[in-house]
Amino acid sequence: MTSAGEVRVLLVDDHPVVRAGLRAMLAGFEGIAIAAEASDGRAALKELDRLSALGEPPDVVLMDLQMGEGMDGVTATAEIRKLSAPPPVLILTTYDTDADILAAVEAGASGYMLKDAPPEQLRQAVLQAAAGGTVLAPRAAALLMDRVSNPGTSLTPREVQLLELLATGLSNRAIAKQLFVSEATVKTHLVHIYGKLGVDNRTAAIAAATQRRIIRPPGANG
Amino acid sequence: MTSAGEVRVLLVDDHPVVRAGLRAMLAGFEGIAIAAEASDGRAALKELDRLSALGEPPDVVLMDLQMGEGMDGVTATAEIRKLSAPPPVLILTTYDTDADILAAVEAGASGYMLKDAPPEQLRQAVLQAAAGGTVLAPRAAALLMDRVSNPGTSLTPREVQLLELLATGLSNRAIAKQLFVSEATVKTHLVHIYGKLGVDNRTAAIAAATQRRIIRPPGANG
DNA sequence: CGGCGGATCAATCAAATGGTTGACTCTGGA
DNA sequence: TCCAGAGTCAACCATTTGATTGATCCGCCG
Repeated sequence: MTSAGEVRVLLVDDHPVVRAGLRAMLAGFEGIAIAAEASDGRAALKELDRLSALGEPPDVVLMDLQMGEGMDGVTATAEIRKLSAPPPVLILTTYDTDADILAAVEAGASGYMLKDAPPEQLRQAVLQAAAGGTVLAPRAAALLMDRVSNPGTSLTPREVQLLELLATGLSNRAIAKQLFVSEATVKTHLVHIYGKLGVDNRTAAIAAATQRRIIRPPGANG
Repeated sequence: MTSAGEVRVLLVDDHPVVRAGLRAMLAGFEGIAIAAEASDGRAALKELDRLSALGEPPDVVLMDLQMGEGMDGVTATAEIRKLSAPPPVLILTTYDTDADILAAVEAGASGYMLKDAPPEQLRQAVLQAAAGGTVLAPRAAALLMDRVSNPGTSLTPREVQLLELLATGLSNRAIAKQLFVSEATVKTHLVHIYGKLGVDNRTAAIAAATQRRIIRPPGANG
């Protein structure tokens, strides 16, 4: 909290509607104020710069992960963390998939909340993050716990690479050619992948991997 | 417009933040008022019932398609259209995939707008829909135009539906069960789909369909 | 050093998928 | 009315994929 007892928030979301909602919601809370808004990561960095120059840096950045255009939330978070005396970044997003959460945490976010959280919970999260605390949505917390307890379940880089080719619609033979290995090798990898993802065919593997954001859906932007 | 010169809107969205945003945004417009809010399709129908009983039905329903729990937007739209003297339903959603657009139009929506639309555009859309007009996002309009001009090239609603199940990783047999048809029928559809998309296997079909935004990548929910 | 896990390959068999042809019904439009 | 297109189903066969087992090579770590 600042000396004035007000937590100043920088909103980053590409949807005008969502920004309006957060603005209305947060402004209605005691002790929280909107410092500025941005519609993508690049703009957020600019705003941060501007506010710092004015000697009024925000106490917390409320950041969406999915951004239609411009710099995405993960990149923006990482960039912000590179600054000197960076403000805590609280992720507020729609999805709670493994890779989203992992990517956010790795980028240096201090919290991960979902947009469907009730207002009061959101308020608490903002205050906690601003105070230097960590705040995680239940799923996010569970995922991180699971990661440290049994790390053997995650895919190897090679397997991820295979999944990416798989998702483009290539056959085993085509994948084998691309990777300069035999078709047998591709099959072996696939079996391992199926086991780790808990599926039993390639389309399900793509679906699962996409869902967990292990891979990016073809033609995805943001 | 009503005799009072006010367009009364029923908001349907499962996210408190989005509802707050729409509320703030619409309430700020001249001639638009919020009649009621609902967090899912079922609740929307109830609200509609209640308002009608009061003799104050809304002039337009602003509906999200993706709803985390409860009745989804497409079903709700279809249900609303079954009522006597149903209000126009304006879809306001995050995605502009063929599948979403087609489903909404088939359900009887009078408009399809995206959440990232600028406020002024949203205002216009609400007024137009309330006045009995049709309002479409650019991509939605283009899709429908394409539909009528060359119906042979584009996928049929049934084929799109199949693609969606395909993308979730289901086998032909599983898809057949879901759709209450035989496996042979599924195969026939798939062959047609492959032909139209210019591919020769299911994973490539998923990739192509995702890329062309015919379907939403698996795992993209509310 | 010894072992473990990742990556590679082979062979085999069962199952699923893909390709083809032909046919029936129904609906909407020329 | 007649036809085109959508949706449905069947039978058949070639190809691909999945499952299993077992093996070699290599780099890293205790």
